[in-house]
Amino acid sequence: MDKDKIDKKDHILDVAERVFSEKGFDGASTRLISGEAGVNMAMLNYYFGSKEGLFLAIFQRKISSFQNILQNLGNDETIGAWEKMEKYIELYGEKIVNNNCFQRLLYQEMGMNRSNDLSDKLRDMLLKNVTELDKILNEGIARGEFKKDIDIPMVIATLYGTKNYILNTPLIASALLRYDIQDEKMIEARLKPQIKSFMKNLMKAYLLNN
Amino acid sequence: MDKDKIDKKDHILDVAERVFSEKGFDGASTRLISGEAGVNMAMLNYYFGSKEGLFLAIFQRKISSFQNILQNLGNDETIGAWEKMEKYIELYGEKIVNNNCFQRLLYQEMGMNRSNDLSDKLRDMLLKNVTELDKILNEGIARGEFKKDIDIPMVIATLYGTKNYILNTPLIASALLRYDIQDEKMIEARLKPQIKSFMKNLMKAYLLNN
DNA sequence: TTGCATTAATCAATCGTTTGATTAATTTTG
DNA sequence: CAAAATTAATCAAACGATTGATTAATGCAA
Repeated sequence: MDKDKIDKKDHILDVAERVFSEKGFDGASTRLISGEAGVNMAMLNYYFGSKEGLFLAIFQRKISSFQNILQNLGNDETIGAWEKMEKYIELYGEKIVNNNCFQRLLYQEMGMNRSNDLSDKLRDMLLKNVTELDKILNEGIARGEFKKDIDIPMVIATLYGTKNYILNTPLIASALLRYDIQDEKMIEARLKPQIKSFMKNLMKAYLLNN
Repeated sequence: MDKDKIDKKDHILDVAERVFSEKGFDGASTRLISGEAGVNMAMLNYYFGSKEGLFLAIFQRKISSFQNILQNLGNDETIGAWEKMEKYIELYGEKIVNNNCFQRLLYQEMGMNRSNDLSDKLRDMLLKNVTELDKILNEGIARGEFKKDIDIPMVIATLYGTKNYILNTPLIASALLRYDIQDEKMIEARLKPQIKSFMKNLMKAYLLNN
């Protein structure tokens, strides 16, 4: 069946996404990935051509869904800039748990700035998400909702940096927050609300005229 | 001479620090490191025992200097909490350029949470730096300088997360800030002042009673 | 000469990939 | 429908290349 084939490819991609995010591209051997996925080693090359092709396929699977999520928000004319900001933070807080492995993998790959097609695509992808936030912030200034001397690029760096710091250093973050952020229940019950709440308060204090 | 030997070891460590930070532990082969350092491959094992030993030596060289930099600040009784916070941001902003490669390497290694001695040591090291910041923030609350409902762990995550985001994704950060943050001159002339200034304003807005 | 530093050569292990063969599924043909 | 032909999926085995590490020989200063 075609369905089984897609499911199997999807399963391989799921496993590979996790293993790559845990071990890095070079650290994750094709033997380990195929072993954990329960498929023969040759299947990786059969389906994805090469290890790099597999790596690329992981990202391509997500890129499309990533693209249009935030775009609607930015173009909404009915709500103010601060409301958009709040909704942006909500969306961004939700995605923390959902794409944990992928986020790790994404920024890990961006870290070592290789000069290949993949890195270029990923950078474009991330910059598109960032652009939406940029629009919201500029709109807020233009409307007089936000202070006019805010540092927009740094705000963006803060928003994503804080999230990445917590996700990418789970042991340190767990020690800081005093609960295990690797535990899915804890993420849902405590981490997500805490991040959202904090980031709203932080942005409120920095962006808004008081 | 003993001096030459130490210099050569130091040179190898410098090169290895850079190569590891660029390629990751698994991606950086001993042949590449020794080649870039201009020494025979066997010298790495001769000096450091193994690849992992070399990796460990990079961190051990820095750990000692890391340790006591911030401790004096925290114990200073003559200045207020907000002043300490400002000085902390100054110190933290300065170190951005100095230990660029090392910072990358450090958080890259923390990212893939291996369970070995090295990761434990690194975690302890980072947590010690974090503890000083924690003390300052608690002191600020106790003194009534800071709002009493601030989220201390998240503030710490923001401070380090923002810095790491910029350092670890240089291409994205350069696109955001509209100047090349890989250029040493730009780091000195623009990035460092901008980060310090922004972070002070951000913290002022969030921490202080208005 | 003695002891440390350095080298080229070599080691076993593992890497990503390819192969040829076999099985399962699908399509075509009579 | 049933048999034959074709395609797709899967496998164990092996490939050459590269890995980290070791060896034995050499260089060299004290």
